[in-house]
Amino acid sequence: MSEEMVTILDVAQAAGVSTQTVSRVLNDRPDVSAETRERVQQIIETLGYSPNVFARNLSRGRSNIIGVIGYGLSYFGPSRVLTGIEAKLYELGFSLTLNLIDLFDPLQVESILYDLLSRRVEGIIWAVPAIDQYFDWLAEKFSKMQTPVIYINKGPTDSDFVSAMDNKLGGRLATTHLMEQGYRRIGIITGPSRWWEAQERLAGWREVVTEAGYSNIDNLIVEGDWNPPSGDAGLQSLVDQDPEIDAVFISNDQMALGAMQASRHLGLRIPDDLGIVGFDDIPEAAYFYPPLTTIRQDPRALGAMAVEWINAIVKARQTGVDLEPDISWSQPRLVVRKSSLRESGMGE
Amino acid sequence: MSEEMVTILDVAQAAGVSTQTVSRVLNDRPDVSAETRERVQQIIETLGYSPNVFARNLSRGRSNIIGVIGYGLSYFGPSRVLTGIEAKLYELGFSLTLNLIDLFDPLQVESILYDLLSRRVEGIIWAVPAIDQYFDWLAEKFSKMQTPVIYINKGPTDSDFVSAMDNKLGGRLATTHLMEQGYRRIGIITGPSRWWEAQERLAGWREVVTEAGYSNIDNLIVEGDWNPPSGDAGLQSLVDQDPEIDAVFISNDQMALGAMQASRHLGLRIPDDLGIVGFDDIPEAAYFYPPLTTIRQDPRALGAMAVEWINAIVKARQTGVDLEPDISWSQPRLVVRKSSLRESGMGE
DNA sequence: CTGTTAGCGCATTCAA
DNA sequence: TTGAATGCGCTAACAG
Repeated sequence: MSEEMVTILDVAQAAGVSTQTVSRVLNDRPDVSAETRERVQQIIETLGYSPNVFARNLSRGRSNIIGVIGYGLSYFGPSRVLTGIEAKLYELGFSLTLNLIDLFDPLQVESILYDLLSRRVEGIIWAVPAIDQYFDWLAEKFSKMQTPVIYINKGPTDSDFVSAMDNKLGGRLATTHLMEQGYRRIGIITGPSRWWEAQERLAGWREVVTEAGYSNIDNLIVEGDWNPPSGDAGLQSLVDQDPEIDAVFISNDQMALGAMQASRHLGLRIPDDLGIVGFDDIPEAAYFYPPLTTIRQDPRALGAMAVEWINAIVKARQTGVDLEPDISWSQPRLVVRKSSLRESGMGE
Repeated sequence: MSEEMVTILDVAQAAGVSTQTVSRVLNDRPDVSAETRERVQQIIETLGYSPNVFARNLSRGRSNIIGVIGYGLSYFGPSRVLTGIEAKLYELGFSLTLNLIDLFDPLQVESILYDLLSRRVEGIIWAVPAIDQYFDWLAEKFSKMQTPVIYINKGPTDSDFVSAMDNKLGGRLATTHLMEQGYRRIGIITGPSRWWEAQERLAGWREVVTEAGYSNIDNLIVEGDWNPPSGDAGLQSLVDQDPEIDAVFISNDQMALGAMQASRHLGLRIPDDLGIVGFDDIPEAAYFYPPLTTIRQDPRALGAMAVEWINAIVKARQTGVDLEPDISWSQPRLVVRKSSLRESGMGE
């Protein structure tokens, strides 16, 4: 801050009133005469006065800040979620401090949490993909902080506030669609098994193929790492493991892209020899060769919902009320393109 | 903040020292006996004390915050830039307030700037793609604020601090490569003409084809909007305008993807009938069909560099020094894949 | 090495 | 409708 910031006192003196009155004008309070208000506003304008947020927060005892802990922005979902979060926070008048982590590094997380505590954030949004085993640790930290937290995309518990995409439903939609298209042996390339989202998508697939009476299910499963090369390698393993395979549900579009390349190597025509459904509906998916059938998420809405919720929690707290933990689900939907339409040929 | 936050006074009393001493311990100052320090730290621990950032900032007269104004995170470049910014800010101990805008809406920007001013940010990073005509307006706002600003990816001036990718060089690299591969009539699908980055990439292409003695250059140019459909449409127009075309430099990978689809429609084989070079090297590019030759940027490094610079500016200011505005360029490089290798066939 | 005094800029009592 | 006094939690400047 530059040394000569104009303060509320400067304004007050210039206007010939007390700092009190200026404060009232600043906070749009009714008990100021129109005339005085006008004059003060003029002075504020000409002096270029801008209220010091720190002083205000200190005095008010509130920060008006929400802390967001996010995961690298390289992935489609997380980056869109953040967009939704930012927009909604702005709309509600909160400001946002952002911290990004790429792995779950307890030391780093601890230091970030310490920071957020010092900053007296009114709420925390945990927008990091859920990987098992660290939530107990986290929950303990959060409970010490006494700061409300909302998690994005993790499984429900009875003590957490969660805003999540129904990934299992997505897995069901994809698999069911392939069955309806007449595919008879549907495999899956899942994401890393430690990821909750991968687990759920897998669970959706598993339900459907089990209901269909599949046997030897394990042969139909291969694990990838979300990136194209693992989709490439994954499809090859899958075909090795079970040569009968005629369709694959792939847990994200990037791996599906890799699998498409593998299928060209293997001489498998899509969708005739092999049906493919991805997950995410990234902007490129419609332009894959062939265009990719996939499950569309709305991560922005997910982010926005999380913000609305934390806002509700914070507001309730101010009146001494504690809301009940719950999970709110967001629904994905199927987007059908060529890669899974057996009736048609390869042409566009 | 919950009502019963423990303060520095609580700690002082519990430790039987003055608040001053506690403050010294907090700030790692040498003039405290090891013994006292130890004791105070114990108390801090057991009481779960966490210093109030607002009080500290108010008293210190500094905020330790950098404001980042970014552009939607959907695009490859901007989202990676932000990642780089966040990481470096964290490393340097700054905290980050983030504001995202999607269009240049003066009212919104004005309100964001007002907010940043109130928050007494020590510097601003303007990470919004440069579109002509708004910089004068911005510069005026910033100069009133007296807050140092660094722009990412805009053209140089002699009054701005800029950290930019050398897009023109990228355009040259792409076009030169196509020439070296023996392509004789190289068109371009550019980004929106108002974008600085699009202009520069176009300029690079233009230089090379001009040096090569091309005529009727205008027929070789089509403008897209960065998205796949415009690449699709763009290639079709290009072939209409100049049937001799045997290669295209496309200003980003997403449009290149669209153009690949168009070339299949048109029966043009890549790279035999048509060479293609994109820009960005998104993760999917290596898995396009065929794999895409492209220009690789390092947006994270760009973001990190911007942060280091603003840090230097801020630090210099504290000692009363004003650094000289300048631009620092970051170099892109060519990544060669199948889509531009005339010697090879379509196979992988 | 430690404590005292003062003030950062604002909002919240309470009086007038 | 307005003003005076007080405190938010911390650090800086000085003294001891």
